[in-house]
Parts: sequence; C-alpha cells; structure tokens
Amino acid sequence: MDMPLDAKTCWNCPIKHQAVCSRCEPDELTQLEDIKYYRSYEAGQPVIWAGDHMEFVASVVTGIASLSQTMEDGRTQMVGLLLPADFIGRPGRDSAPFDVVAVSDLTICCFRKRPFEGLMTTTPRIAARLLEMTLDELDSAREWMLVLGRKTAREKIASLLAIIARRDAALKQLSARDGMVFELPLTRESMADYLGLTLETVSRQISALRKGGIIELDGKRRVVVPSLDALLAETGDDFDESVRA
Amino acid sequence: MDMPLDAKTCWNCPIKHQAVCSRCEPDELTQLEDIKYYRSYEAGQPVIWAGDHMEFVASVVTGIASLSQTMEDGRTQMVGLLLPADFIGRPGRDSAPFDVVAVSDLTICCFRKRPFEGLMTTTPRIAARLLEMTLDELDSAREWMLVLGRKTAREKIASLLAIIARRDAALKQLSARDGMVFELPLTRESMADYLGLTLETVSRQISALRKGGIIELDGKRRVVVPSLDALLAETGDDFDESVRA
DNA sequence: GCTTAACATTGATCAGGATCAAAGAAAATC
DNA sequence: GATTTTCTTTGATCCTGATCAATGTTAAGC
Repeated sequence: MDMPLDAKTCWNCPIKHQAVCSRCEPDELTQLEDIKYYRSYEAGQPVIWAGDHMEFVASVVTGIASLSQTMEDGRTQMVGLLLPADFIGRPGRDSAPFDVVAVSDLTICCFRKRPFEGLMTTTPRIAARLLEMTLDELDSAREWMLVLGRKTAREKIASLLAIIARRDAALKQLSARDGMVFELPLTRESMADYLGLTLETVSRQISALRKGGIIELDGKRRVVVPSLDALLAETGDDFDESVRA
Repeated sequence: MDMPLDAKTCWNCPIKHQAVCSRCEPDELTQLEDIKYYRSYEAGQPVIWAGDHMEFVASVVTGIASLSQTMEDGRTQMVGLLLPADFIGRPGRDSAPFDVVAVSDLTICCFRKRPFEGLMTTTPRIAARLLEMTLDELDSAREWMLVLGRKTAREKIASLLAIIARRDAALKQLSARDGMVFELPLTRESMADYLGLTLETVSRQISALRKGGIIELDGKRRVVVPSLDALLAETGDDFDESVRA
C-alpha cells in the first residue's frame, strides 16, 4: 500500500502534470513540499464523513475514491469518482459536504489547510489551476445529471462503461479503440449507487449488453469492447457529442 | 424589459454585492465598465445554444435563465437554474457546453471574453470570487444529483419547492417561515425538465401535496406554505441537514 | 479440501412513474 | 366578448425498474 520512497517527492510524483500543483514553478513546489504529507487507505475504508472537520485538502495520487451522499433511510447516491490527480476538499470551508470513501487501495497527498489557503493567495498558478479543475468538474457533474435524470437503465450502464473505457485509455496514453479491454473498478452495488439504480438492475443490464454482443465479460470485472461505436450507440448520446467529449 | 438608465453602472448595480465583481476595488470596477455591455431577452428566448462560439462571459442581473441539455430524441434535462448574480460562461473555453434559455424576462451584464480573461490574471479578486462561486455551484450540482438519482416524485417536488422558497426568502432578505407565499418561476414542463419527471407527474404530485395540506395554491403559480417543517419533512432530507443547507 | 463470506446472477412479482388521451382554465389575440 | 392558444389537470393503461427471494460463483481463511 505504501508508495516507493522515491515517489514521495514532487519531482517524481506520478500526477505532477495533471494535479492542482501542475503549473507550479520549482520554488513553489518546494513550498508545497513543506506542508504536504501522504495518507493511504485500504479499499473500502472511509477517508472523510460528511460534516467532518477537515484539516487538510488533498490530491488523489494513486487509486480511486468515491464522493457520495446517503439519506437517513440508507438510499445512497455517488456524486463523483475521484481518480488520480483529482482534488479533495475546498479552500475556505472547513467541514466536508460529502462522504469520501476509498474504492480501491488509495494514496492521497494532503496539504495542511491553513498554509495551503495562504499559498492560494500568494501563488496565482495554484488558484488558476484549481479554478480550471473545478470548472471541469462542474461540467462533468452537469453531464452526469442528464444520465441520472433522463437515461434508461441500459443507457446508464453503457454511459458508465464508455466513461471508464475512455478514462482507462487516457491513463494508458492510448485512444479508446475497438477490442479494448479494461477492468471495472466498481462492484455492482457501487455502479448502482453511481447510476441511481439497484444492483439487480445493474447486473441484468450488464448481462443484456453481453447477450446483445455489445460487450464481452472475462470474469466479473474484466470487460472487452469489440466495437466502440456499438457501445457508444447504446449510450443514447449522439455520435459527434460523444467524440467531442 | 430595459433597465433604468441609472442601474446601468456598476455603482447602482442590483447584484454588486454577490456577483463575480463583488470583491472589486473602484479602479477595478472602472476597468470592468470599459468591457461590459447589457443584453436583454424575453421569456422563452434562447441566450446561447450548446456548441455556440461565445464571445462573452456574463452575470445575470435580473430574471432567471435555465441551463439545459437535450438528447436527439428530445429528452431534456435542466442542469442548473441561473438566478441574479449567477455567472454564465467559462474563461478559457470558447464554446458553450449547454443551452442557456431565458425562463423569465432576463437582463445580463456581458463582459467581452478576451479582455475579461486578461483581467482574471491581473485581478486576483475576480479570479478568487469566481472560484468561490464555482465551488458553490459544484456543491449544488452534486446535491441535485441525489434528488435526480434517488428521490421519489413527491420528494423531488417538495425539494424543488423548498429550494424556491429558500431562494425567494433570501431575495427578500427574510428567512423562510411558516405561512410564506411565493411565485413559481417555472412552468410544469420546466419543473419536469429540472426534476427528471414528466409534466403530468409534476402536476399530479403538486395536486397531491395540495390535497395533503402541505401547500396551498392560489392560481397555478402562487404557492402558500402553511408549515415549513411539514414541507421539509416531505423532501426526504433529514432536518439538521436541511437547516444546515 | 472444506467452510465461509462477499459478490453476482437470475427469477417472480409489484409499483411508481411514463404514456396516451381528453378535458378544463387562463391568458392572449382578434 | 368570442376565439384561439398555451398551460394545466385528471383519467386509464402500460412498462421499466424496484423489490423480494433464491441460487450461483469466487476467493479467502482455516
């Protein structure tokens, strides 16, 4: 679960080109080094509960976390997936609005909150990068609202698979293509929480896509996409929109 | 539809304490004055279509606009309501990701995009305020995802009424209270587009809340809330969460 | 290898909200 | 004031996805 020691500096950091610190000059990184520390969590462990006081903000370095909300009666809605380079927390607010849970084994790079807030005002590059990332997140959240509000169960599953396929391709520095293979990072229940469905419906729709030849399954988690266009056609999005995204 | 002439300066602007420019010093406002112009739209008119090139960013001054997405087959999801002081557009991107439509008669204060982007880098107060507003919008969008993904039709309607009630009270500088009266700014169809429902279901659930004594209707648009707690109880949120929000 | 627990699939039935259809109310236009 | 248009309500029926229940699969631990 620990990172190799040589990765624990900003210079060797795997997310140095995407994270909130990606625009920083060497002297600014040195300042960040002074206020940072790493934390690791095993799959399933909570990172923060909604309402908790937060004494840090952080970047996901490796692994995946979920951002979610739960109602009194147990109904849960995932409101975001946090992937490497994504930012956790919010300068200027000290209690967390949502639960953060490690979906896979997870390592985050924490910055002490007060000093980070100070750097935000003195280092415009950090603030500008955070604004850019936040605007991107807002667009993604709004796109997901269409999925939650208007898509059918089958379209929801296809949309999720398409997103994971794209992210996976980006991570491997490849473009998504026919015949690609990827691993589902989520259980059926987590997929249900993300899509606003039950786990039974998720299972049934995955089976339906398999029977329809849209995907092939190797075990429960490994997915093969014989034709990317066929998968995208199932999402309900029009084609030029999905290539634009 | 036009604003009175004396409101057309930053010094008399009705949103000067909330908008993206609210932190600016007098000399910074003078710079903004140079690059701004007003536009007005009648209820129902489009402001921007998704994909359009945008030569400005803007603040809503008076009226309400909607931000929405439409699928090829006509399914529509509203992804945001833009109220006075809310910001339209995105520095650093020149095509609009969503449709913007005037819901009521609308006046916006436009800033030419290139000069505004220049001011963003030289005027940290503008960038800082925009970051704060964007983080708030992101939290709101994520809260709305719970409504879309997990709430029943009745809870969705109650949640929308509660939001409008709160905003209306805030606008009038009052706190929401029992017996309050407000006007619905949306048609049944727009409410349906916001909530991920059909207009028939919206109509039926509003009737059900009326028959249940949760609300009273005066005409189609005017709503009376005899007991705010009773309305909040119908939203499905737990009480301490709803007072926190 | 056996047991157990976690995760996933599949089946049967139910219900909430969609769809199709008609009629009512209010505002706009003539 | 009559007509038209837009918005809304209500009814009947249907269907998608939820719920309840059982079984299957895999991996971990002993």
